[in-house]
Amino acid sequence: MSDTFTISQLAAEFGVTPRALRFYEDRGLLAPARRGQARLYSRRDRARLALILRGKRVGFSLTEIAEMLNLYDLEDGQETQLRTALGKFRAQIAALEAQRRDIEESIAELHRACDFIETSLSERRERVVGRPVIGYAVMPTDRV
Amino acid sequence: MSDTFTISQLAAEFGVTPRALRFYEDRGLLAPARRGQARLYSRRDRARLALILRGKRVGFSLTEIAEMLNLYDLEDGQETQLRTALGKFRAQIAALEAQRRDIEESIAELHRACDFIETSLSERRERVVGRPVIGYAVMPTDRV
DNA sequence: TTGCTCCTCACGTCACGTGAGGTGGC
DNA sequence: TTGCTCCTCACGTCACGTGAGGTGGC
Repeated sequence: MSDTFTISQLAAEFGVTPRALRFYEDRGLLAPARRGQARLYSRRDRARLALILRGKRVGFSLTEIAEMLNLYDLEDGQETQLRTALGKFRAQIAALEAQRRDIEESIAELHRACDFIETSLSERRERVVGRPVIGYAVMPTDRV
Repeated sequence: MSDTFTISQLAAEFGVTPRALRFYEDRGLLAPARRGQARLYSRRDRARLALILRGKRVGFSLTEIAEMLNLYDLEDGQETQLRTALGKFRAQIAALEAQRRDIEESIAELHRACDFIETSLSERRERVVGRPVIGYAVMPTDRV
């Protein structure tokens, strides 16, 4: 169990690309040591990366994640930090629930569209075989 | 009820910016007539815009919407077009349902994090007033 | 010397937002 | 002439992907 990691080791372990790690560094979320030009990640960098990816999974932007990581770095008034995090998490839950409602509306709209198309298709078939459309249940028929 | 619209009229009616309409044109989704430099939108353009926005609402990319609009433009073999649309709609429903599952997992993860923070906060309070932590239910106390 | 991994630009993606700077017609 | 709306670039946003071209160390 080594104490330092190369960029590709960490990337592979967390299932992301090295480019992503460089990008997080560019955005100030990571600051690995260097050996010459090459990046050398510590266990602490690794732990931060895990937090970054958890934050992303639950829908926070990198900017929001950076703020929270910096809060943790202060390591003082824990209570305030915990309360701040709690507030952000609850707000994010509300945002995700709103997103879920939008998605559910989209699903419903698509279901209605599918129903409409299916009805149109069966009505076309009815007409093809010369039967009236209204008042008849849709029955499977031969392909037109 | 006029038969042509300016870019800002249409944008206002559909609650988007003129920039968005220019962007849709750039991507080949709209092709309004011109009076000099200015764009003149017809009722047909307006109907296409409505379809574009419906497509966006249910999560299709502009590229996918463009494909479907071009299908409709062909106006021949209706049956094939309907079947194609039906397939895309069903695939989109599946994609949205997957997205919804991801969101639900994120919400669950955030709820667990909130619970953890709340427990930490109340444990801190317990310690402050000198009581043991384990085995006690969390009770509201005075602010620390 | 050959590979291998690493590096730094820097452009591309997606759907626009946002100025900058300019024009036509009432 | 003053406003108003319209126009065309073109850069910025977000989180990277994807080359291009080059370097260090085994």
